[in-house]
Amino acid sequence: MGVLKPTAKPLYRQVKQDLVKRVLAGEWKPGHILPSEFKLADQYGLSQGTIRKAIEAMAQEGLVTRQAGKGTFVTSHEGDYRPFRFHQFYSQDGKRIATDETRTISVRAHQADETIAKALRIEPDAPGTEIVRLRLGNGIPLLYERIFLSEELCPAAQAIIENEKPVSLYLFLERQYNLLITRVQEQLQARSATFEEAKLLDIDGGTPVLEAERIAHSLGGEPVEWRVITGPSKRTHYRNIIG
Amino acid sequence: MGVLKPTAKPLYRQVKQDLVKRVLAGEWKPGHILPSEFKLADQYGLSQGTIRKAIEAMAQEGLVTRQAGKGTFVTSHEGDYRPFRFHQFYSQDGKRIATDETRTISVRAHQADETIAKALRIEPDAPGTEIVRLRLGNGIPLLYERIFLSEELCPAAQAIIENEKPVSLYLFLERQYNLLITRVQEQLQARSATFEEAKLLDIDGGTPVLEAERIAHSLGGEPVEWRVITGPSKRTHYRNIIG
DNA sequence: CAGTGGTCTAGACCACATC
DNA sequence: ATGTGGTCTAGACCACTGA
Repeated sequence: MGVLKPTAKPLYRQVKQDLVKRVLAGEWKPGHILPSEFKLADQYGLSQGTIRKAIEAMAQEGLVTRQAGKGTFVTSHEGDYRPFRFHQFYSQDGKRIATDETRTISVRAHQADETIAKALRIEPDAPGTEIVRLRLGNGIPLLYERIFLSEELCPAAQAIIENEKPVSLYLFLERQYNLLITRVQEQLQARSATFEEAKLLDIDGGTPVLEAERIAHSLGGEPVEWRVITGPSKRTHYRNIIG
Repeated sequence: MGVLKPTAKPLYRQVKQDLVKRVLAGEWKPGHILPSEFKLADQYGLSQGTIRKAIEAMAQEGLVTRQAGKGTFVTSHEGDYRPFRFHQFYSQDGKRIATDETRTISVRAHQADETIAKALRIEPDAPGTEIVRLRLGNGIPLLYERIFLSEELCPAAQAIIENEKPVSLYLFLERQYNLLITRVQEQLQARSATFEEAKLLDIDGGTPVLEAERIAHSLGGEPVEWRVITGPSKRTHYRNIIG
């Protein structure tokens, strides 16, 4: 069906690229099932093994999830699918910081500053929505989050968020804008708490905090969300495994 | 050759497991070539495709490196193979902190404290070697490192390190003890600089620093090295990509 | 029961390395 | 010229799912 160049690059990569494009176009929405390997093999005029390699590569990257006996599904933040995939912050007792205890401080229209504009590849002063919230554990504030979403990619986010108060932001982006977050990039540093952070986190001004500046990318590789997360020393830490 | 249970678990996983064991046993040392897929297929009495899947899984985990037309090689820190695999620290200008500018402060016999003992699964007060060193960039101290190696896994490390002054510690572990580091686990937090750190990093006492506590594991999954890395705020940061 | 993904085989051609 | 890994095909059997 799709015209594939015979010698350009491996067929399974071309198939993978095309399937990703079709997922992005919304042909199969998150949580929905893809055609079987044999049906896709018919569509592309290739053998089932080649299709399998393409799908396995997508599964590897987390774009789809495979279940023997059932089928291949577009990954969704819906349901219980890897809810903590991007959460590397832990409270000092070694538990992952849960998302259920969240207190939203403010949701307001805001313009991108230079840092945000560069991160999201938009114009400085471009309009958007800023969300400030706290993550708590047993009533104690553990993390301070400041989030920016551009008006261009997430129109009317402010109104919708204020209205619906979504629990999971990434689930909200997926449902509302068909933006599936598949990759986040974080840059961490230590610094002293700002006045606002100190007040909200109930710590002394100047206390060392761990700051993570995050850029979240959608399935298409587009930067969608800018976020800064700060956690006070002695109450939170960050874990990472390499290799 | 090797007796494989027919219905236990996928053959390619059994083959992978056995090949890993053989690499660990030193049958092929880091940097050396493995037999070709066809030769291994003969050895195991399986088809080349099954061997390929086993080797691809190992390559995925970084245990071996494949080169078309040449062969499959046991991963080594030797040569130019991914030298910065475990280095997530960057200087503030966005450059990765190089390993070439290193100043060793001290190498001495030391006993494991409770933290180290727990991390390396050894007895408290077990003997070992402690290394303290600085990473510099253009002469400016960027990172402070304190490293512990147990005497059990790395006998006589102190004498050898003082004598040979190895550039790369992981390369040293590989050459001296056949311990190939393939996985590191880091736990980050912000805190104030200690007196010693402040002095060596040339910062004011109490300045916020980013601390990474690292446990490095060998190919066999054994914890080998305990290390704490600290970098001063504004001079260094840490990068991480998830997904 | 039929359909799915998971595994395994056996063969083929290619581009690239080495000699 | 030969051997290597990289790709692709076509067929097979299995375990699991769901109607």
